[in-house]
Amino acid sequence: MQKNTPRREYGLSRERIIDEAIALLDISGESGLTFRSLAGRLDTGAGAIYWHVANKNDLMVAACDAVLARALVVPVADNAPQDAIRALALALFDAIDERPWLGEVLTRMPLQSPMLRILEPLGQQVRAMGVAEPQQFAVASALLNYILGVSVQNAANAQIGRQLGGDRAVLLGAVADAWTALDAAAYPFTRSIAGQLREHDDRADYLAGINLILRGIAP
Amino acid sequence: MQKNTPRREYGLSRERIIDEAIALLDISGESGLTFRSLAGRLDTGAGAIYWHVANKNDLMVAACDAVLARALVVPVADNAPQDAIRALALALFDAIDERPWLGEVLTRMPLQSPMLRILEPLGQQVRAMGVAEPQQFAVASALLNYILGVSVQNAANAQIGRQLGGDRAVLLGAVADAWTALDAAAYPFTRSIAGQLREHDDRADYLAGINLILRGIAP
DNA sequence: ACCTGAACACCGTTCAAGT
DNA sequence: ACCTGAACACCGTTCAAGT
Repeated sequence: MQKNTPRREYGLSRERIIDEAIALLDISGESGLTFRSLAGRLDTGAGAIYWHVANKNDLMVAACDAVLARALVVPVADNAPQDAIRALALALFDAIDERPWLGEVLTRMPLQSPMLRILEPLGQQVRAMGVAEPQQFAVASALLNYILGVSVQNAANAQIGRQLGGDRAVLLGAVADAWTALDAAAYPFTRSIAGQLREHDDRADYLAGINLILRGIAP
Repeated sequence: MQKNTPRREYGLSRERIIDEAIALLDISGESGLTFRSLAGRLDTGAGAIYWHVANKNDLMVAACDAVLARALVVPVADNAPQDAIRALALALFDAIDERPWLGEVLTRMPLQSPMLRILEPLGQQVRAMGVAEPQQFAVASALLNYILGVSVQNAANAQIGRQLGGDRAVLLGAVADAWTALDAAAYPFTRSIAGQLREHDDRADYLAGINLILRGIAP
C-alpha cells in the first residue's frame, strides 16, 4: 500500500508544462496562453507553474525551442549546399505556416538558443558554399534575417486571416481591393501589383527570395 | 466674454493623442504606453481617448504611420535605382535604430498603410531597375522582408541592451561569450563566428545583405 | 459632441501557508 | 521539495452620467 499516492497520474514537470503550453498556443495563439488557462489544463494552481518555469518569457522560449527542435530535422544529406539551404528554409516556412505563434514569438527573441537552431545549420551551408571566413557572419545573418522577415509577415497575415474568418483567398482579395482603391498618384506601384497579390503563391515567392540571395552570394 | 472656455489650452484631438503616444513610446517603449499613462499626459480620463481612437491597435498603427511618414522622406533624386533603394533601406534602419518600438510594432502589422510607405517606393525602384512585370511583386517583397527581418532583430537586440544597462559592446560581448561556450560538436559554425559578432557593424552588415539581394536581381 | 471616472473582466507574478 | 490559492498591482475597454 503506497503512502504517497501522487495527486495526479503524472506530477508536474517542465516538459509537461511546455507540452501543454504548446497545445494551448496551437489552439488559440499567443493570447490564449495564460498562466490561468495553463494551470487549468494541468489541473493545478497558477502559482505552481513558477516552480518549474521562471516566467512567461522563459516559457515562450522553451516552447519555441521544443517546436523548432522537432521541425528542423532536415535530412541535410550531401547535396549542394544551396539545396540544403532551400530545404532548411522551407522547413521553417512550413513550421511557421502551421503554427503562426511561432513566427510572432521568434521575432522577439534575441540570438538565443532557438534562433541558433536556425543560424547554425544555415552557417554550415554558407561555409560549404565557399564564402570567405570574414564574410560568413554577414552572409548567414542576411539569410536568417530574410527568413525571419517572411516568417513575421506570414504570421501577421495568418493572424488577420483568423480574425476575418479563415479564408486566405478572401483575405488576399480584401487587401488587393484596398490596394486598388489607393490614390493613383501616390501609390502607382502598389496599385499595379494588386493583381499579383491576389494570385501569388507565398511559398513560391519566399523561395524566389532565397534564390535571389543565393545568386547574390555565388553569381 | 466667452461662454465656452475650453478646459485645456488645446482640446483633445487625434493628432495630439498620437503625438503624446509617440513621446511615451520613445521614453519607455511599447510597455510604457498605456491608456492610463497617456491620459495622464493628456490631462484627461482614460475613457476620453476612445472618442478619438478606436483601440490600442489603431493607436499603434497611427503612431507608426506618423513616424514613418517623417522618416522616409528620402531625396530619391534621379540616381541609379540601386542607390535609391540603399538610401531608403538605410533611412528605415536609422529610424528603427532610433525608435526600437517601431521595429517591434511594424512586424505585427499587415500590409496596411504604414507598410505601404515602405513597399511603394521600394517597388518603384524595382520597376526602375527593369525587373519584368510578373516578378515585380516577388522581388519587392523579398526586399521588404529582408528589411523587416533586420528591423526585428535590431529591435530585439535594443530591447535586451536596455535591460542589460545600455552598453551595446557589453551586450554583444555577453552573447559572443555564450556562443563560445556552446558545445563544439553541435555548434561549430556559431562558435567560429563569435569573434565576428563581437566586432561586427550592424549597419554595414545590413547594407551587405541589401547588396547581396541587389546583385541577385541584376547580376 | 465630447469628456469623466468608476467598473468590468482580465493579466503576470508573488508569497504565506500547507503537505 | 513541491504545491495551493488568495492577493497585488497592473492592463484594455465599456458605459452611465455629466457638460
